[in-house]
Amino acid sequence: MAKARDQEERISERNRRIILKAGIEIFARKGFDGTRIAEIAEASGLPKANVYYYFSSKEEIYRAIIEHLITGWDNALKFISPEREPAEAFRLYIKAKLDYARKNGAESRLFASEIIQGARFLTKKDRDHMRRVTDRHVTVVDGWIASGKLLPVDARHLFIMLWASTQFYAEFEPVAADGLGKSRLKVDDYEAAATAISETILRGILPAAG
Amino acid sequence: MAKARDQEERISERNRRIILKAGIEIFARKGFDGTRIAEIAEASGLPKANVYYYFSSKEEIYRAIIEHLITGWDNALKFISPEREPAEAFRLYIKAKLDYARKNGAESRLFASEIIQGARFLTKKDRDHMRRVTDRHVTVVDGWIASGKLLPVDARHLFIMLWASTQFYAEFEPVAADGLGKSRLKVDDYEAAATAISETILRGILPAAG
DNA sequence: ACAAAAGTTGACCAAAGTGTCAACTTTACA
DNA sequence: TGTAAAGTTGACACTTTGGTCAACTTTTGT
Repeated sequence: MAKARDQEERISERNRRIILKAGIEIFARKGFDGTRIAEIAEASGLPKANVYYYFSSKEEIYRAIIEHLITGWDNALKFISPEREPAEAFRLYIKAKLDYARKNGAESRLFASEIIQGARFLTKKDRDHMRRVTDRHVTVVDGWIASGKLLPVDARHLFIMLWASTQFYAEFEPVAADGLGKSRLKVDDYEAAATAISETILRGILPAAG
Repeated sequence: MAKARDQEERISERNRRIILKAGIEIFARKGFDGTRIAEIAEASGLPKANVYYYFSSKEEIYRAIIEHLITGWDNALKFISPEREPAEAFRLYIKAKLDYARKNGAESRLFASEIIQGARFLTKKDRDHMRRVTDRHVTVVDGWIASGKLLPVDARHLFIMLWASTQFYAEFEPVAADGLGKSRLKVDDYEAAATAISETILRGILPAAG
């Protein structure tokens, strides 16, 4: 029965997962200070005191969520690789970023709010990691520029353009929906976004006849 | 002395202005729920109870700030005009957006936070206004496309790209600074951003030899 | 079957924060 | 100069919220 037990999620793992999932939704909507532990408890189907059995404080729940988001922060960057042609690399990157934004709206908004308000829960280690990852991929892009595969463009500003354009749809959904004349964004809105962003930015950075 | 009095700002106007200015800085950093009236009072140099003399509630201060921000929301769009050539229009637009972002960082972050958390303080009227203004400028861009002055691009997604790319620097300053390998963004970072965004996006949307 | 460990929970407490108010001071006006 | 209006403010009331705890129940392991 030990094997069955190992396969079944333990009570503590299940409850921690439920609490974090509820926390993501509510912190995304209401921010750290606007969120009540009682709300997280209610959404988790647990008594409030029980939440404190699994997490020592509200801040610990929030930090656990932030660390979880950081681990996946650079997933899409794997496409920016010297083994690929830049056109394909950027298309895949833009698509992956938009897919993440569409599928993880609450996470996107939570992380965005955290940054906008000063990134007070990001540690120096987090930021150093993000900086190193960025530097590594800037180097790949600079290599493409040096070999003539890309027009001369500031790679750092290019990445900012790409991050901003792709994250906007999930983060600023009310304005994105209004801007697109829609009440709510759907899969084809994200696909149209991938097309518009890819075509516009790729034409802007690839040599002619690219 | 009536004339002198008219010229001098009345006590109530001065205090309301000071309270709103303090409110912008603190709401931007801490969000609506994370901000304490006592903090706004202290930053204003007024006793807390006095803040309630001028504004009936914390929410009234916040709403007044949001309405103020809405009135200037579309200032930069004036450059998107049929009287201009698209290349010039977009360059001016991008520059104006970046200038606003650089000079009004706190306002940008406050407004961004508001949208990300669901735009709960924006009224239907506000959103209808923003939608109408956007529609009008989408029509101008569609006209340029129809006349061959622009490549076929979805104007709505193009505006989203432009908004996202230009606002990012002020809104996500910690990540923008890290991405640029800087500790803090300066005027020349914004100028480099204007160059990168203009060159990349304009090459992406203007017919060849543009 | 029993004991230990893990999990649950209603009630509670201390601190924080919004907002109020009566009494006062300052300004404006006739 | 005197009065009315505007502005100021320390103390307070009330509500909310993060977090605690003792006592209980359930699960796990021997």
